Parts: sequence; C-alpha cells; structure tokens
Amino acid sequence: MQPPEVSAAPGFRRTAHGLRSLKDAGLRLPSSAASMKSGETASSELLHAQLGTTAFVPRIDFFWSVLLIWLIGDCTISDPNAPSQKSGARRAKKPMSELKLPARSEDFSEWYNQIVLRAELADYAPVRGCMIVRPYGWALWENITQALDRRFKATGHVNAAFPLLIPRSFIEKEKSHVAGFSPELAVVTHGGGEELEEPLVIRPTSETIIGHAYAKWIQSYRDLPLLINQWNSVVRWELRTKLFLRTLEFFWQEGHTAHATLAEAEAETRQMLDIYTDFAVRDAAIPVIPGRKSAAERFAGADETYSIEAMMGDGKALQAGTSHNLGQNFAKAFEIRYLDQTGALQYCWTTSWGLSTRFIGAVIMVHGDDQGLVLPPRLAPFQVVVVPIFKNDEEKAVVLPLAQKLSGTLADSGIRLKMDSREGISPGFKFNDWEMRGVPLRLELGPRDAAKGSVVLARRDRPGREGKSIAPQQGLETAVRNALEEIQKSLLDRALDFRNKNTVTTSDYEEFKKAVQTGFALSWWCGSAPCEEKIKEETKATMRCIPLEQQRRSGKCVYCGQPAIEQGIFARAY
RNA sequence: CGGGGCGUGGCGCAGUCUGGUAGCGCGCUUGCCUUGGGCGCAAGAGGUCCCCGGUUCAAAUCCGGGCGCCCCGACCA
Repeated sequence: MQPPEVSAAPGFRRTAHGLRSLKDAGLRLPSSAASMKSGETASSELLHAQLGTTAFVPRIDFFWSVLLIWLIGDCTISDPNAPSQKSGARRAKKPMSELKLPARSEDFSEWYNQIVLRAELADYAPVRGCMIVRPYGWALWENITQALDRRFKATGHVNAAFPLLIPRSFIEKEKSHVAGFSPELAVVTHGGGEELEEPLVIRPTSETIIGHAYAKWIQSYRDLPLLINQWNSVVRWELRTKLFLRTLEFFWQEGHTAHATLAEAEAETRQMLDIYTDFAVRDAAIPVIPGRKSAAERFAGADETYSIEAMMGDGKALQAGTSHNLGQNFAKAFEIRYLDQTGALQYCWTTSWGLSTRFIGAVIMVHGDDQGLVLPPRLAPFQVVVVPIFKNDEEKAVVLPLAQKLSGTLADSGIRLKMDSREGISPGFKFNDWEMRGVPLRLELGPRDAAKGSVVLARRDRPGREGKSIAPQQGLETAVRNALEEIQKSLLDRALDFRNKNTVTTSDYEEFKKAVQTGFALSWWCGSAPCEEKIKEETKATMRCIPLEQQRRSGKCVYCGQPAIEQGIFARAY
C-alpha cells in the first residue's frame, strides 16, 4: 500500500511536542477531517458495499460523500479527484502516514529525530539537553565499545576509572584549557547541605585530573609509556542539543597517555587516529577522512589535533573521533615529570583521544534511509531477525518449531539474532518494524517455505522485493554469513560513492561556495586564520581537516590566492 | 544568550477567543477474528487540565507571576 497523500499538508507544521511523537509522523489532517473519523466508521462499510456492486461508481461516490459531509457537518473531507471514497474512507480511518517517517530528503533533521525515537535508540530526559539511551541504543553502543576496546587492548592500553568531580582549580591550571571549557562547565557549589569551600566541576573531559594522578605515578622513564583509557560520561553545558549529536551529558571513551619523547607521543596520537579510522571503515562501514585540524579547530590545550571526518547523508560533515597531541602543556601544568637514563628531570609528552556516542549519530545519518535505520552488520544489536508466518494453529505447529530450530542453529554459530514470535501482530507489521530498527537481514519463514525447505532472505540495504531472495534451509548459516558480509560491504561502497559524488576539488571560490552547500570542498588553503575565518563567515563552512594524504603539488589558496602547500576539506558541519 | 511555538489520560491533539458535563485519535487491557508488507470487530481501564496566586456562585478557559520543553540564529565530541 502506498502512503496516502493527505491533502492538508502545507502549513500544518508539527508543534514542538509533535517532534517527539512516535506515532504521528507526517499526519497532517485538519481537525475537521480528523473529527470525521468518529462518524465515518459505520458509513464506510456501507460505502464498500455500494461501491462493490454498482456501475455508477462516480455518481454514487459523489452522492455518498455529500451525504457524509452533510451528516458530519463542517467537514472538509476531500479532494473530489480522489480515486474513490472507498480508499478515501480507509485513509481517514488509518492514515499510513501516521506510521511512516518523514522523508529523509524532505526534512533531514526531523527524519533523524524520528528515527532515534521510533527505533528506540534514545529518548528525551526530564532535564533539558540530556538523553536516555534505551536498551537498543545501548546495545549498539556496547558493540561500538567492544570493537574499540579490543583495538585499544591490542595496542597495549588498559582501562581505569577516574572521578566525575574535579576541583575547579584543576581546570584553571592549563590556560587554553580553561579558556576552551569554562563556558560549558557544570559546577557543583553545594554538598551535604553546605556550600563547598572550593567548587567542583563535573568533568567535561579528564586531562586535568588524570594529569594530577600521572604526576604522582610517573617518576622514571621506566614508568613510561603510561597508556590508560576510560569509558565514562562527561558533561558539557551545550546550548543547542540534539540526541546523540550534542547533549549535555554524553558517553565516550577517553584515552590518556604519557610518553618520554615528542616523537613517541606523536606516534601514539597517530596510531589512535588510525585505530578510529579502521574501526569506522571496517566495523561501521563509514568512510572517513583522517586529517589534522587547523589551529582554530584545535582542542583546548592541544598542540595538535587530528580527527576523522565523515560525510552525512545530507552532505554535512561530522567529526567522528579525535586524537590530540598535548605536547608538554599538561605535563607542565601538572608537573608530570620523569628522570631519564642520564638522570635528568624531564617533562612528559602526553596525548588524549576520544570517540563518543555521537558516533551513533553518524551511523544513523550515513546509512539510514526513508524506511528508517540501517545498521552495519558488524555493529547491529541484531544482525538477523526471524519472522515466522502462519495463519492457524496447524501452520503454527509446523512453522514455529522450524523457525526456532533454524534460529537456534544460527545463534549457536555466533550470529546475533532475534526471533520475533510476538503474537497478534501481522508479519507485515514486523517487516516494517524491524526495517525501521535497521536490522541488516530478515529471514521470513512461512508454510510455503516449510514445505519447500527454503527461507526468504530480505536485505535491509535493498528494501522491497529487490532485496529478497530464497535460500535453502540446508546450509543457511553460510548463506546468512555471506549476506551479512555483502551488506557490510555494500553499505561502505554506497557511502563512499555518495561522498565521492558530493566532494568537489576546486580552486575557484564561486565553485567552492556552491560545493559546500551540498557537500565537501577539497581546496588549497594558505594556512592563515583570517582566510579560514572569512570562509566561515561567508559560507558557514569550516575547515574540517587537512587530510593526512596530500598530493605533492602546491597550489593557490582558494580564498586569497596566495601560495598554498596543503589542501583542506571544507564543509558545513554538525 | 536573542527570536518563535507549546504545556489537557502513555503519545498526538480539540476545547481557551465567548467561564458552567473534560472530549477525539492512536496506544494499552480483555475476548473473538486475522496473519507471505504497517488487519478487523466488540467491550474496558486510564486525566492534580505544568505550578503558585488572584477575579468569580463557578476557572483547562479570564488576570498576574513562575517553571519547563521544543524549534530557528553565535561555541564544542
């Protein structure tokens, strides 16, 4: 069934709370039409009966609609050109637009909000700007944390936990750090009913408190490198928030390392950037551009900041992970020193790196489509959903045990699987439901399959008939694994293709301005802050990063025309 | 922090202008019926109308104050 065209759409904007609605996305009935619903139920049956048997459909149709209007009073039902009252009545009764997401191409922002809520990834919390991560969203986050944690451990890092509360004086010890963070600090002034002597801040990041600890723990070059990571949440008092992308509190990991030399610290910084890149590409199927940040975009307190930048489905950029070389800034502020082999006292070189729940936003915005979420198999909480189909006890007795058996086999082989045995819900509903929630592969198993020894596989990355195929129950595990691999690959290919199509390499400022409206511009930049600033003012695009991979040529700055030796990615950003 | 919108069963809204019985849809519960792309029928449960104060015989509605949320513009993962 096609979603109905409800004629009153223009000008009928959702109200604020409508944005939260799970159920009425896109429903734009005028109140008069809505009120028709109550009166129309009985009549609609009548209409069906009449329409089914008469040759004078158009006349009868008109007659009945007039009667209906008359009965109901002030009712602006309908478009007289509607195909028939039959469908008209059904529409009013059960508008499918109610169940449908806003189209991604029409309202990207609203589409995003709806997906987060309807796929049950997260919900709004009672405090402005905070989010509740729901089990399904948290399961996704857990898979992200595991994929990263594995990589951290493999490169010699260990996990620990540092406190939530930090003495305010700590934040003030590193001057650019204070400048960067003080506007967004949450400060605790009272405890135990008394005003505190020294206010505490809720960590916006943990460089300072970890610096304090490292100063105690590090004495000798033998204590280095120190490689610690922590999984936690931090608070930054943001003014404009959006679930996952920007919330007051967010979850992340922050790695903090100390090294004997600048070279080592730089190598660590770059290694972690590589790890983020590898994770994004291989596990999340998100192509990213690893690069160096300009001075203006650098972390408060870092000598050098690197990031991976990804293109979202609307052409905007999202910083998906960052890695900082902190030089000796924090080492000096917190006296993190060691005795080297010659017995000389040296300041350490430190790094920090983080990836947050914002990454979930990237997954949504890179892969999602009009049907909802699309999750890459390697991160999906459920890689496969099994929908059994039957219409009576007899069929149920055949189908259900078979579905359970096949599910059991697949689950035992390590495939993350959900068997949807909810009763009283039609298979069609389940199809749509799990598509909205992004499950990569659906297995449909009905009486016909049971008889033929087959299963229907439906790929989420190709909605509808196109993505369906029939596989034998024998050797299903292999077929499923192959399908998941293919989906993983096709998601990456598609995202990469999209990014390439929407990235323009240009030295012409007019062309540049056009490019950053819809995607990325790769352009020569002279490296001066004023040019960067002007570009931002004039186009709203910022310097996302200077890609690590550079051509060896040189060129002219896209803004000022002065000689430039590096090309940067410019884009509007989240 | 500036501009706009909103606050009424779980969710979305009507009712507020013009004061007098709190209503609709969805969802939920129970039963029947259905189930290969968002089923249907019937019967139920569920509300301090954001808070405080005022006016009035009477306030969801009028007046004053407060709180909260969402959306659009300057900083950040």
